[in-house]
Amino acid sequence: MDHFYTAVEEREHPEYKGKPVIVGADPKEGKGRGVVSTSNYEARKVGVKSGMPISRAWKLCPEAIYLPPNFPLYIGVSNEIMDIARKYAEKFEQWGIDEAFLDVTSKVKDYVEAEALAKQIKGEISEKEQLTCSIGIGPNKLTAKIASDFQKPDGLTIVKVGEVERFLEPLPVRKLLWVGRKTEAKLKTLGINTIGDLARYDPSVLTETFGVMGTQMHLMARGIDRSEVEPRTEVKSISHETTFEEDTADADTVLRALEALSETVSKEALDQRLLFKTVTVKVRYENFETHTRSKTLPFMTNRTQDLKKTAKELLQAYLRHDRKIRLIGVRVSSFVKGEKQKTLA
DNA sequence: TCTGGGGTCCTAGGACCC
DNA sequence: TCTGGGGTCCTAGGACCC
Repeated sequence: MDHFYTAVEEREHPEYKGKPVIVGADPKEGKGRGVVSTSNYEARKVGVKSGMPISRAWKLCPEAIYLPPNFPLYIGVSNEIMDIARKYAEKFEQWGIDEAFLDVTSKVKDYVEAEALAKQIKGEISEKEQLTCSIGIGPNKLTAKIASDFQKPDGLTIVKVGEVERFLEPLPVRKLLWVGRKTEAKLKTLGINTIGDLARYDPSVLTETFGVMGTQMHLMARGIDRSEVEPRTEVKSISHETTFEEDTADADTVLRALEALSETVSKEALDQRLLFKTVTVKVRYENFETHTRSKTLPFMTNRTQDLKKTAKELLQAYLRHDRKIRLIGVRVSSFVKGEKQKTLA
């Protein structure tokens, strides 16, 4: 989907159209902490992008409409869109809240038919949801994903089997799936900037430097990706975290927040009929140093009291009067589908 | 510029079991 | 006397995705 959160907000509030809109943390006149989740194209024009500190967005565009994220709304719209798209695919894989892979191998006989299908999907989403999306078509997931990002918004990019390498060659390595900021920087030190540079590089050196990931990257750079479109399996963890308005070393403040997070998390586990065994607490100090500590219980549970008690124990080591805490988080994992859920609750 | 929140997957070391 | 080999599970950290 194109600038999904802000697009949904514009749809719900037509008066926002044509103005810069930013969904993210409260900017607080430039003093807010947190980041931009999504900015619309008017805000992008002046340089406001996803992931940017909200304080910087304020400097670039104080006149923008700033909105807190309305996740229940976005999830609802996302579900409707996924239901539309799913119908067209033989195999379907949701990717985050606003992207999906569709394997349509058995649905179309060539790229002409694939293009027609893509237009049909765009048409149905536009008609039913008044939202635009950008679609990429390719012989594998990697190519389709990069193609989908090639022309935005409202784009449609087709890369046929024989065209993959030529299409990828000039693009920066960062466009490859799994090449993030750190890997990009490492590759740069090897003199690798474009996907073409990577494709021509000695694969044995890549494997030496990056392990399995290096082998994988060299294949991707040559347009080779044999991964399947596969439906997301069950959820593997549930977590909530919060950044304090102000960093604090006050044990009471931190414990109260930890309890609130524990309650939200255990309620969610209960709603999803999941019993958990592992509890993880996350702490970020004011200097951004981040730690996690986890404990696997000798029993399955979904009780708030078990979670609170374990989380508190795990937090103790991090509560130091001389170290201010910026963020805390609580996560549960190691699930089994619960039969005994009701008894425990 | 000063860094959210929800996730997944991988790695490496260590405990423990047979 | 001092140490195999195969396996699973747990913990902590880190990279990446949207």
